Amino acid sequence: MVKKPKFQSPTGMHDILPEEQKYFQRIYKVSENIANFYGFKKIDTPILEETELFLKGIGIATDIVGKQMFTLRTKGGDYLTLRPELTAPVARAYLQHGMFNLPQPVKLWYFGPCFRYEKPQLGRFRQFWQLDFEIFGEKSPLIDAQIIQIFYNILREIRLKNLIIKINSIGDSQCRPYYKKLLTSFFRSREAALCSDCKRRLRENPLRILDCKEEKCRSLISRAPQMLDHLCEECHNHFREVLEFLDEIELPYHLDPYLVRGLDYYTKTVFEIYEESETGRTQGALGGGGRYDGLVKLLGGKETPACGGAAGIERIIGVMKEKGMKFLESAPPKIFLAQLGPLAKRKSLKILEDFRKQRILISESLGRDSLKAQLSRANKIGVKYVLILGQKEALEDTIIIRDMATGRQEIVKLEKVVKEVEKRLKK
RNA sequence: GUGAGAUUAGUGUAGUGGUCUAGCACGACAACCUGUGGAGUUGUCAGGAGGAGUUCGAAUCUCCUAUCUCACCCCA
Repeated sequence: MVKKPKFQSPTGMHDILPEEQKYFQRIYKVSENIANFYGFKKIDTPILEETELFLKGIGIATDIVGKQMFTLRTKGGDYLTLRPELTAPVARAYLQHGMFNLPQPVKLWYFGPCFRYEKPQLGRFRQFWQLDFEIFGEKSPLIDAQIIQIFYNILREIRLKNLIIKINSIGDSQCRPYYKKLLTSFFRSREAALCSDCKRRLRENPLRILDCKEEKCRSLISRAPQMLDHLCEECHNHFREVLEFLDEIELPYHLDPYLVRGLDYYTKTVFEIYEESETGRTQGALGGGGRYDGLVKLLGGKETPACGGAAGIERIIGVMKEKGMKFLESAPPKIFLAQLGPLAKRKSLKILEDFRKQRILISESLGRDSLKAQLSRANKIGVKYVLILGQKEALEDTIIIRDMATGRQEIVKLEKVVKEVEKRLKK
């Protein structure tokens, strides 16, 4: 009678079990290749950052900062927070290590866990992995398009087919405050017609009203002023060029004038990528991002244009699983070493080493003494050949090579066994 | 944070107050065969999420807690 385990993983945080690893590895591999191709360098930052970094970077009024951060106080009295996203930490690293002195732009990519205190749901966890690409020090709209292209390519490479890119421009410090005022006064004069959620949004985050799905709000929204019509000249031109570049590389985007994002640092271009689900399950955006020309300065650096994006690994995996995508297991060993008796057992370790030096995968079950059990295990693994080293063979410095398919066995000199196996595997 | 539904061996499930000593399938381990695998047979392992209550009696009804799922909110 085994006791029920007392402990379980915390709410919304999961073990990534061996079966799950191949999904992570696949996404990692694809990302790594694409990162290398586009000249991105890998970076890792601490999981904890000063709380202040996120207050400043993401914005105090955002949901992420307002209610989703895991924050702790150190014995020294500092406030640290489990990072809820990667852009601010990477921007911090860019500054801290003087990367503004490197040839610009600086391109960095990241693969790691983030934390948000939320109610878990489909594709939403308290610990989740993000894939992140950032470019610092380049203001050209070409870069915006390239970031989008990179995420699109990664998802395509993972063989997601029905991708939709939503894109919008939310202006910059020149034009957005004015638009916000315009929008607020538009809705305020019509507040009575809004749903109760939107009445609240009107005070907290008027931009989000644009996202409301309520029927009565929708008709109002369609008559509301749009950011795109109120971009300053610079933002307008920038956005037009981004779209032209996207046309050029033939990415299927969808202009969404109501797309707004939950982090304050975004300026100009914002985008999200969705997968059109066949089963109607929706787990939110697979990825998203945009330009954040103000962030580096906000964190104490020089005026530094930048652009980037992130994708949610678990969400991508969710789609992969929904589509029933299977992977080839990494090639299982084709050789198994079975041993019988103390002398054979002692020689086994050395034999395993000989195979390792030749980079031949070999499996064993040294803990088992019965030959039958070992063969049964070998069979389960599906190896081609079993090397049988019994008492007699160990004494004579020979070993049996058994072909598992035919059952044929051959005795060879122990010192030749690696060569013999190599020969057979080549056939 | 609000609302709804769920939770039975490692996995997938059956069972709607007594017939439950909780059944089945996969699994793991072992024996038949103490130096030869796949099949078979047999055996073993392993479960009511946790706690309280109602009842003569609870896996089954009620409540609390936890977790999962769904919706809101928001986002990756």
